[in-house]
Amino acid sequence: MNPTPMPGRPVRGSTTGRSLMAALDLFGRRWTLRIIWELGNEPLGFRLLQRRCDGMSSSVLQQRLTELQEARLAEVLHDGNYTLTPLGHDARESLGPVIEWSRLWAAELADAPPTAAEGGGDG
Amino acid sequence: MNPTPMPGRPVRGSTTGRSLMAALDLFGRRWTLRIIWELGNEPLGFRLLQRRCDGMSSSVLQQRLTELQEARLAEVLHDGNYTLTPLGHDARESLGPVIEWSRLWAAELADAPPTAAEGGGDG
DNA sequence: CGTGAGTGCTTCGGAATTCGAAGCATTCAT
DNA sequence: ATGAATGCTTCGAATTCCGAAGCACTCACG
Repeated sequence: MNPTPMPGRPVRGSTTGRSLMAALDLFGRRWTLRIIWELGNEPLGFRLLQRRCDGMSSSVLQQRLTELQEARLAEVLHDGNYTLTPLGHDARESLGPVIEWSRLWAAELADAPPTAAEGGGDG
Repeated sequence: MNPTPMPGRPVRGSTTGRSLMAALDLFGRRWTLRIIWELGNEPLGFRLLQRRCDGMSSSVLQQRLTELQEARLAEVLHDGNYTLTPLGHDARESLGPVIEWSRLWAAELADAPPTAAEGGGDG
């Protein structure tokens, strides 16, 4: 398995923009974005969090939770629940505009539905 | 292969939350975030875009490009280059805060480097 | 015209990731 | 003790990703 993406791991010569690439890599793993989002609403236990994430695979959830802890975005509470660290909350807040955009996206596609040629499957 | 995530058949009256999950799913695919980012800087041809993305697999790039077009985030210019649609640019702009956050992330980890117990691999 | 280099894109076998059912050790209420 | 939760692991199978190779095409050069 690949290591958790970290802003450090300086590429020799220039760390420029590297932290962004690391973030894009971390977030670009299945379920990561979703977990941060769900955890931002409230602290959640393993199994409940799993349910909130459409019943995602427990093995992958465990994997992601470990990565998120390594990256200092998540941590375990005294009661055993998972929660976001202050840094994690910042990350989730940075996702705010993405959320707003998704509404725009939905509206846009409603105005101009995909053509048959573009696929997108039917329903 | 899974279909391109779409905010979904905007059921009249309630597009509730669904569009967010679709967005989180679309963005949570390897390279998608990165491609949007790179394409936001300037229109790029297939092979050049591939190089900008650390030489990612051409087959996956083609896959992502198709998804992005279906989702109306990207399109092909007359000269054949790929570019972001206005909607795609909005998406990329919504990523702005994430970029800022990644700097904070890097700074934070620099102050409190991961312990051996937290793994994170070696460097 | 032929040659070489670059392009967008596809194919396909192997590697890596994800899935998901099953199970284990605990805890808590009955 | 029993039943129902919980956090977390294991492991074989399905899916996704990788990446070298190749095809059809364009363009500059001669």
